Amino acid sequence: MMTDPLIHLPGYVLRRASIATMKRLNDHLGAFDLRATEASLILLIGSRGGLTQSEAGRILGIKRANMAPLTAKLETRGLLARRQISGRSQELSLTPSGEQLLVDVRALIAQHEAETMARVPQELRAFVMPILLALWGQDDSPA
Amino acid sequence: MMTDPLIHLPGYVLRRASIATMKRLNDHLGAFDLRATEASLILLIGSRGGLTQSEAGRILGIKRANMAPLTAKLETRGLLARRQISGRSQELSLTPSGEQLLVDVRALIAQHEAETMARVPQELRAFVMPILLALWGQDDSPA
DNA sequence: TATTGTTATACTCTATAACTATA
DNA sequence: TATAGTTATAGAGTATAACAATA
Repeated sequence: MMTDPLIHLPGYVLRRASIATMKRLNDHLGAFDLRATEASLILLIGSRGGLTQSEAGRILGIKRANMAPLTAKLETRGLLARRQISGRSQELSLTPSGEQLLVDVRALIAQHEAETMARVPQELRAFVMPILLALWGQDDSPA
Repeated sequence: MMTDPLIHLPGYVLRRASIATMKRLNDHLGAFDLRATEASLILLIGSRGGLTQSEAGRILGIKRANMAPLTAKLETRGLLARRQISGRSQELSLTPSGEQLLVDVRALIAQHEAETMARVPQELRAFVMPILLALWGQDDSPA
């Protein structure tokens, strides 16, 4: 067996944990032909209908320039609607078919999050969110 | 202030934490014109001289096809040497200049890991590694 | 002047397929 | 047959720059 000498580095293990978890999530989301990024936008609009495209980008850490093709793709698929609310801003909302998908995505995510938490020994679970939020910090403005 | 409704999802916060931490690391590594992936390979060879290219890939979760350009680039920069040890395997080692860089990279990583840990409240630090290792799991064979 | 949205573009990392050569 | 290395290629995701239009 090949042991990994980098395994004592928290940043490295954090990255490996994130990659492995994302891989599992994307596998699950494949059933809806969705990527994790797309699902996160659908979840966001689902609980914050009427926000602006750039607001959504700021919250999710996605730049303006990358939000454009993302929303365009979901709009083409009939999941998302864009409505001009001022000369330069547009409001995002889910279409009826987007709302329908939202129900399934929420169930899938709940399942995935439960599986993720289940990997952690029960006596450590209470510390997962505080630790991850601390590691996140709040200094990553997507500018 | 825009609160993020996805903030209660551990998988989402894990991803954001990893992205933020990697961004900080890559900023630091920029001083050596290195990416995190390249630094991880240098660290690996530094503590496991003489392993094979495909062994390194298996440990770091990088596929054979992606290891080739990675080692080629570091070899071109004079940091890494490849030596044929059998007809089909090649052993990786650091050149003298690679060994020299290793010292700096190790110091930089130590600094970065300390900063990362410092973000976590002191009373939770003991749980960081057990939790991250559990979230990682061991089911991500790079094929 | 600052913000919003868009396009174009480039880079990193990852993924598969196909090929050669070797064990 | 399975493994090692390589090449080509494609797809995400992210980054900057530049532009038009608007607040």
